[in-house]
Amino acid sequence: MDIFKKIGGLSPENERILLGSIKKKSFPPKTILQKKGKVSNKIYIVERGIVRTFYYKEGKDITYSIAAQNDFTGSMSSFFMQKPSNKIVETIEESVLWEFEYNRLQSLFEMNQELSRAGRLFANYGISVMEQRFDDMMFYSAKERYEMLLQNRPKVIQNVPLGMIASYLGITQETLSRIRK
Amino acid sequence: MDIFKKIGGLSPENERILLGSIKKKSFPPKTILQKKGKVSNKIYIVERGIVRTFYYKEGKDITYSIAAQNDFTGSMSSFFMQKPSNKIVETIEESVLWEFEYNRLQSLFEMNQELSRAGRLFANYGISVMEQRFDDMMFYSAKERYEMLLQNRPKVIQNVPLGMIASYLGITQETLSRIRK
DNA sequence: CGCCGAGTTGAACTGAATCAAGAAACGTGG
DNA sequence: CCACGTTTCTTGATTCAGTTCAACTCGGCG
Repeated sequence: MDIFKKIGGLSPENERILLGSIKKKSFPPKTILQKKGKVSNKIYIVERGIVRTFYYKEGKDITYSIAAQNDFTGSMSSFFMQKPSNKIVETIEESVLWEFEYNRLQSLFEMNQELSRAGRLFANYGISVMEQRFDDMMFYSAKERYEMLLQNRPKVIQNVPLGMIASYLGITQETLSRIRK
Repeated sequence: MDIFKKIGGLSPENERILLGSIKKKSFPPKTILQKKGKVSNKIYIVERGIVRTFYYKEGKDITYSIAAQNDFTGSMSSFFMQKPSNKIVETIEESVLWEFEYNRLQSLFEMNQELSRAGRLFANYGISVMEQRFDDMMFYSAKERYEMLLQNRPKVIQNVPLGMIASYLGITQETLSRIRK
């Protein structure tokens, strides 16, 4: 899987071990992968489909993240810190995901030093991704961020309802509708 | 140091090793700790003083983070990913910082499995902190976030110029001035 | 004493939210 | 395969929060 390249490369042997301990699963649309208030014990890589993470604010739902092919998803901080999630994770369309299970991953880390190291590098990479996201949020207008989305992730634009994208960008659906003409 | 409690505890022996390989340093006000465009090879914990991280946008500077006692600071993603920083890090007042040097930290991680593990847990914690920050940004208004700052970090409010706090909250200095009466 | 940086205040302006209505697309069951 | 209902998207009118710009206050300090 391409994704492991990002985190600095595993030996073929350890890549095999890691791949052997994650599961590929298929989910129908609107499957809840993570409930609010529950501790997450799974995170995912998207092979196919789209997964959205969101929370409710004053009745409306606000999109926190949208994951498509090769993206990681799930309630990361709930998973890593084993604390209750404040977000809901749900498939938007029929999706095929690689599932990482918490206890299994932990025992890999305890047993295997190279995998533990990869876990550290992966988390570092995660920090960098989040910081980038934060920077984008502060630096660019909603319009610019919409154009970046259009540029970099056309599949998301095409397959996710406008309102969900709008709240992801931090604007209303009406404003996004106006932006795009 | 309290901070290590957060990351799940080291053995006394390893805590000693870690403490032995970081340096306590004092910096005058307005010292640049990190330049824009340079790869960061140091991160810090604040023992005393205040350190601000910011970038320039259309001539104005925008505060990205404000670190006071016991906070981590520095250009995290530049440090962890060893890529150029898009931000500047600067002391606001005279500050005493614990300095972590990149190569030194890496060799600790390579040599010592428990420290490498702590590094992984720390990065997980970092992801959680960033996610929380992002949640706050999406969930609360500037006014509410100002009140949280006032509640949780009065020292920052008292010692940092209003304009820097305003850009941290994502509003102008004038608006913040109005909020606070 | 007068300057300078920091903070406050006022007035006009602007971009986005809200409210409301209607059009288009979608899918589900008859 | 059509008809109906639901969801999604668009458009318009109004309102409102926050920005901008400009002037002014305040306190410290050479």
